Amino acid sequence: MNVAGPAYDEEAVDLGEITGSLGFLLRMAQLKAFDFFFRTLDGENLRPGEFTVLWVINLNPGLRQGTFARRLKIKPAHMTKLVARMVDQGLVHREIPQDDRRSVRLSLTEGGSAFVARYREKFLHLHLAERSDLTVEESATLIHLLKRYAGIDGDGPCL
Amino acid sequence: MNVAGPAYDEEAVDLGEITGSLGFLLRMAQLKAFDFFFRTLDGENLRPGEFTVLWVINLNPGLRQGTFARRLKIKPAHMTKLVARMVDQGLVHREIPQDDRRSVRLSLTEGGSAFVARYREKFLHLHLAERSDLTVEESATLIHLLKRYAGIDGDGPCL
DNA sequence: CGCAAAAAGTTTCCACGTAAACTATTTTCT
DNA sequence: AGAAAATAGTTTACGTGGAAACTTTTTGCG
Repeated sequence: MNVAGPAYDEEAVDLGEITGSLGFLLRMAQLKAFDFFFRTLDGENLRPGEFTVLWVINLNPGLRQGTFARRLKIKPAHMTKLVARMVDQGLVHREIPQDDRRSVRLSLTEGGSAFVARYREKFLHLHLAERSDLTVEESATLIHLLKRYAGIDGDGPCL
Repeated sequence: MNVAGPAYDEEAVDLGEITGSLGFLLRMAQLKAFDFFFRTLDGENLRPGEFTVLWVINLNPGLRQGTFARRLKIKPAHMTKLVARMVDQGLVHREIPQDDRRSVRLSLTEGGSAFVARYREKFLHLHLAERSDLTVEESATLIHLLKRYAGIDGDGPCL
């Protein structure tokens, strides 16, 4: 039955020193995280990026589109499309303020707030699943170091 | 002159509990890593993924295309295109073995080997730059935890 | 053997994200 | 005030990566 044994392992691939590359590891890790995301929110038509944007608008209603984009490192062109889609879905409200008609202020519609509220639980639950292979301490360390590396300030409540 | 002060910070954006999400942090971290990559290898026409594939073929010449793809979590469709491009560039050699004409065995051409050798140094140097914000210890911990999380075995020589 | 199923890649089509050029507003400078 | 520069977002055109369907070759089985 070959349990847990790499005995019958097709062909071994040596990765060499590339396993010391943060870039490489981050990519592999991200694929795993995506996996968790889509497995946990199976069936729901929810993309990681979209949810993040809704989440942040919910916490900071009325800020400018570009402010959100910069903070989340989303490129303007992409942000435009993201927002357009969410407006189409009736989740986000766009307002052009009269004192600066170049800008766009974003907030959630009632539907948008409900949407975030509805997924909040699943989203938080996701954090647990995500970390299943690491101990609680290791998870905390990993998250702390990633924040440091990525330059994200607040050491706020992290589950 | 506003040094190091977030005093004149456009508009503060609260990220809330999403900073505890591995998926979110991994995305932010990856963007930073890409940044390092392209800054360090400025001007060179080199993509992270391409280099990784060449690197691994170099270490394991003659394995099947699909074996490489699975190990690096590259989808078959994408792998086909990647390999085609590298063959066009004269870096990779494809061989259809007679004992199984469905499969493709990959190895580097002389040009391919030279290419990897040429970038090896820059690539290793990159590891240092990448970690500039973390101490050596922290870097090691981060890398170790990412390996664990991503399920990458060998704790091989990591720089 | 000969046909069904599996395996390895490839092709086609589509979604996501970006860079570059563009439009519309506001600010700055003389 | 009025031209030049800067700012905010949008549009277009493209490159990367993926899912699904397809081709070819090999394996399993009656």
